[in-house]
Amino acid sequence: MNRKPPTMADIAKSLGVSPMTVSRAFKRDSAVSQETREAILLAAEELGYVFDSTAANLRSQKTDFVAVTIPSINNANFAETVRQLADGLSRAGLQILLGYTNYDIHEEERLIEQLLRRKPQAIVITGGQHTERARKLLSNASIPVVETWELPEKPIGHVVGFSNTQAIREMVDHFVETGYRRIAFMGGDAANDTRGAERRAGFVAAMREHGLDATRLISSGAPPIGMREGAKAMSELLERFPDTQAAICVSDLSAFGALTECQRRNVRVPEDMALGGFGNYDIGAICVPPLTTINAFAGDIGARTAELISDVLDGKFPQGAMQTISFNPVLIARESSR
Amino acid sequence: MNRKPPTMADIAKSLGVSPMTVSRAFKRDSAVSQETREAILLAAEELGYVFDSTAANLRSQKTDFVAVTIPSINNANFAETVRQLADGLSRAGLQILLGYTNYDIHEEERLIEQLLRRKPQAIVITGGQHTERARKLLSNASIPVVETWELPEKPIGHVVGFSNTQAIREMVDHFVETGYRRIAFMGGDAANDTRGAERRAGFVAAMREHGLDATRLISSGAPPIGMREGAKAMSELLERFPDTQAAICVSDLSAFGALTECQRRNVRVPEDMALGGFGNYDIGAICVPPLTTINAFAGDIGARTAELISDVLDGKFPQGAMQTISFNPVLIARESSR
DNA sequence: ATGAAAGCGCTAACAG
DNA sequence: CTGTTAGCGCTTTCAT
Repeated sequence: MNRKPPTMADIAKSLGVSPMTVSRAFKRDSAVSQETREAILLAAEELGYVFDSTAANLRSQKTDFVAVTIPSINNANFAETVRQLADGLSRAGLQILLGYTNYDIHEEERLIEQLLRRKPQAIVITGGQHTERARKLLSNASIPVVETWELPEKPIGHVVGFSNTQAIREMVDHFVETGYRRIAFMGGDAANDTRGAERRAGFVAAMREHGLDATRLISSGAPPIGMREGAKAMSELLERFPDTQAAICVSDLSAFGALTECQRRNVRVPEDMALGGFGNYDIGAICVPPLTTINAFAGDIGARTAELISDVLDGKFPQGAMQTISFNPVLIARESSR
Repeated sequence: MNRKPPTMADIAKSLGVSPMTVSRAFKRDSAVSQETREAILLAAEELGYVFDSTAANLRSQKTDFVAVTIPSINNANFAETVRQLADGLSRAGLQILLGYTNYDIHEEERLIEQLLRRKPQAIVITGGQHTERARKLLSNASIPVVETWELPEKPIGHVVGFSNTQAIREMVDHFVETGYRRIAFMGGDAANDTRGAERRAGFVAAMREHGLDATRLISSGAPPIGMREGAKAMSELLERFPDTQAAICVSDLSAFGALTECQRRNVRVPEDMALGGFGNYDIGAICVPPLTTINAFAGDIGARTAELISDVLDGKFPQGAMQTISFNPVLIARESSR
């Protein structure tokens, strides 16, 4: 009954051609006469033939995989990066092999090792903090490596990111210009949330430059930091620093959570408490009042990374010429801050 | 310089053992003496050896892939299903190969074909509506097929889902019991959003059973339906049917969007307008007021699917015995409805 | 516990 | 435009 699935050889036999011709018929541009190709594709469909990538991958010593690691799949920002990345790469005939690290660099190391076994053509990783062994694995892999969402000090290969520190500076500047002085920062306290930690560091540095008190820091614990953590942080902020005028949150999600806590306590936003978020999530644009935030270009990071990988694989850059593409985060001022 | 990457044969040569012994050393339980194994693993690390799955996959005629298709990666519900599925499968040594269909069954067909070329051990697809050719491809693949998130009338293989129709019935019953009569439904009008369409159909059927008017239907267009679409729908609802008492939305996201529109127009929720959502998203639990919703067990669908696949691959069911796992959606009554 | 031989299904390389 | 040969790096199978 359940015979072995047909191979190219079976198709070849049924039509009296060589397997090589069948192979060529499945490639786009290769030299096969139109009628032979059509006959082959028809026979394939009739036999229920399914092309075997595993064999093609082994023989040609290349796959059409691009490995991608993200901290969490449940995050609208990373999801948008992945979506655009997948769309861009599919145009180059490349498919994403996705894994998530759960914000843990040891998990990331395991994941990278596992992904490299699949022989991807390139690997995209989120962030710039990795274990030594992970760095070594990536360096030895002799495929393009792209670090994203940050600007690492010692990049492994290519970079498509932005400065999280600089982004928060812009927001602090905006808040100070708007007239706020007693400003808090919520989140970014977990060492494994490197982007959050940089945002917090950016806050502290910027506040000091303005000669302002940078000690109104509320902890949100380990990532992922969602709406609940934002609400909890606002709760703590109002108790510990009741005279705070504005709170900058590590992301729009926590800012929205903070907003709901204000609504529950009848704290008016922005009159009693101004809010700033990060990431330009949908929710920040639609909630009432809408959130002042930073557009970090999540989608563009994915799109540009896809372009970069296509170009590198096409040999458009000299061997070893690592590219760094840096976005300038843009402040989006909305009604949550005056 | 850039020598060819080392193979098992290289490791074998460097230690004076056979490649077969090296191969065995990389398997867990196989019969290799402790010291030989350690020597091999050490040599591998020193040589910078990376196991080549493509070769192993071809020779053993099996991969450790499970193919998964979801409509969109930017959806917290599907993301949660995928997360739990990935976690469960990784315990069985299986990795997810993810693709998204963008709510298009032709795109789904292309995707399924592409995924099957990778020779996955099983395939999980969202929904029960597929092209004829997709159904054929799946049937011919002779691997376990699991349809999720619905209860298809003619399943292709296994099913892990729930009745979208029944779920909305529960909500209509609740709203009617609470005293609402002039109830609207927003979304679910796009033919390619089968789950949404079933929810809308469930609304119409349930309303009629209660002898109530089921014509307050607002279109939200093609999926994905997010917060913006919810706000727009509420705007339209208030203009077309200003005396509406309650609106049931196709998801929590659109319900939240609707809520924001009410806030902008000073329509009190639930006093002037009650709201119901779907999916038990984080946002519905934390917004003010929190949303009455349906827990559709997004995470559990993933977890149970992982278990099912592990069991089927372990031969725990007789050949051809298709399993159907059905969840009972549970109403979560919150303050957005009285 | 270890080894030798063979081959998975495709395609690179070369020939015509 | 089409065919022949060989082999990608593993693991199955059988032997010791």
